[in-house]
Amino acid sequence: MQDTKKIDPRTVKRREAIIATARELFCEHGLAGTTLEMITAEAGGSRRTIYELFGNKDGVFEAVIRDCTGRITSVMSDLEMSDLPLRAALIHYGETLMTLLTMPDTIRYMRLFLAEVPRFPKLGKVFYESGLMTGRRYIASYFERQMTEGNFPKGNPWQAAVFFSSLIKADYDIRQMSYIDWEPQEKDLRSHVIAAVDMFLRGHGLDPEKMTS
Amino acid sequence: MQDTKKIDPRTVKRREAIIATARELFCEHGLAGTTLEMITAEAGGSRRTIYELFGNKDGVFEAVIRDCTGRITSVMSDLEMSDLPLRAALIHYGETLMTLLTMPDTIRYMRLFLAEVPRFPKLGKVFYESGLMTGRRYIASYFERQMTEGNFPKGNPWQAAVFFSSLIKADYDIRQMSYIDWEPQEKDLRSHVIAAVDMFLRGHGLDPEKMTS
DNA sequence: GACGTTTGGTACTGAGTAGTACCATAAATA
DNA sequence: TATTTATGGTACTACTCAGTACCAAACGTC
Repeated sequence: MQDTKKIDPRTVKRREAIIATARELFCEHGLAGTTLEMITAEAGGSRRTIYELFGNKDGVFEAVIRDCTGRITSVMSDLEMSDLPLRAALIHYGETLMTLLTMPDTIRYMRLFLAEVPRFPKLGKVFYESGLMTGRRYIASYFERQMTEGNFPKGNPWQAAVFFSSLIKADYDIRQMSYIDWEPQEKDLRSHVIAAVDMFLRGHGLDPEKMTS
Repeated sequence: MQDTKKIDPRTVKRREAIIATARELFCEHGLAGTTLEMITAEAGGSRRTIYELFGNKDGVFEAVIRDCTGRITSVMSDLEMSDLPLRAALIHYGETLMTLLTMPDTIRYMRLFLAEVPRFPKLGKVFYESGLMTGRRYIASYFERQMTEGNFPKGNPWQAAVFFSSLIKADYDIRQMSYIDWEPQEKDLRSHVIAAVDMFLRGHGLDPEKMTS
C-alpha cells in the first residue's frame, strides 16, 4: 500500500513558500484578516495551487500551525541540559528557555494559535503534547537523574519540572501576549531567572549560596 | 460641560442585553465568526440600534472586553486575604484564585481577548493593568504587611507576589486555553495549590510542617 | 395625553472573498 | 523527444456581511 509516486520538487518548494508567507501574514493580520490572494501575491503562484496542495484555507492554517509547533519543538529538543553543576545548569536552561519564549515570533504565533484553537481541537493536542510537553519531559528526566545521583532531594520529578518552568516563565508570556510591542529587557530576564532558580532551590531545601556556580 | 441629559432606561437595558449576547457569541464563534445579525437575533432589537449605541462592530467588541475585564477585576477585588495564619491564608487565596482562573468562561474570554489584542492595543493595557495587576497589587501588599509584622522574611514583596502567583497558576491557564474541553479535577487543583504554597514557603526559608494550618 | 426620542424592521448597497472552471505553459520524467 | 504532471493566470460564481436609509411604532418624559 506504499505510495511510491515520486514527489515533484516543485511541489515541495511551493508548499514551503506558501507556508512561510502564510505564517507571516496570519501572524500579522490573523486568519480572517488574511486572504488567499494576499498569500499568492507575496509567495507567488496562484490560488489554484493552494487548493491543490492544501484543500482549502483552513488546510493552509493547519499546515502553518504544525510547522510553527515543529519549529518550537525542535528548538526545545536542542536545549541540552549541560554538564554544569546544578544551579548553573538550571540558570543556563532557564535563560535559553526564556529567550525562546519571549521572542516576538513565539508570542505572535501563540496568539494566532490560541485564537483559532476552538475551531481546530486537533491542533490543540498537537501543540500541547508535542510543543509544551517536550520541554517538560526533558526537564523532568533531568531532575530524575539528579535525584538518583543524589544532587537533588528525592521526590516527584514531574512536579519539580512543573514548578521550575512556572517560576521561570512567571507571567512574561501572558504579559507579552497582552501588551503589544512590549519586550522585557535582557538584563531583567537574567536577574529574574537567577531569582527564580534560587527560589526553586531553596524550595527544595538546597542553599544556593553554597553552590558553586 | 456636564451632560445633564437623562439616559433613557431603554438604552441601558438594550446596551446590557447586546453586550451579554455578544459576549457569548464572540466567545463561541470569535469576532469574525459572529455577525451583527446573530447578535440581534438573540438579543432582540435591530442592527440600527447597535450602530446607534456602539458606532460599529469593533465598538461592540471593545465594550464586551471592557465588560469582561471589569467582571474579573471585581472578583479579584473581592478576594479578601483572610485573617487566617499565613499558610492557611495562602492556600485559601490560591484556591479561590484558581477557581476563578480555571472557569471555562475565563478561559474563553482570555482566548477571545488575546486573539484580537493586536488590533486593539488600548484594550491590552486595560486588561493588563486593571485585570492582571489588580490581583498582583493586592497580594504584594499582603506580603508587605506580613513582612512588617514579622511573619514573613523581609524582602521584595512584589517579587514574592510574582513568584507566588506563578507557582499557583503553573501552566493551568495555557493548558486549558490550548486543550479544548479539558478541565482540571477539583481535587487535583487543591493538592496542586497546597504543594505550590509549601514550595513557596520553603523557598522563603519557612517550614510548612511547623505552621498551624 | 401630546411631544420627542429611541427602537424595530426591512430593504438596499457595495465591497470583499472563498472556491471553481478552464486552458495554456512550464517543468519533470521516461 | 514525447508524455505526463504541476503550475500560472484569469475570469466567474455565489455568497456573506458591514454599514446605511427610511418609516412606523413603541416607549419615556413632561
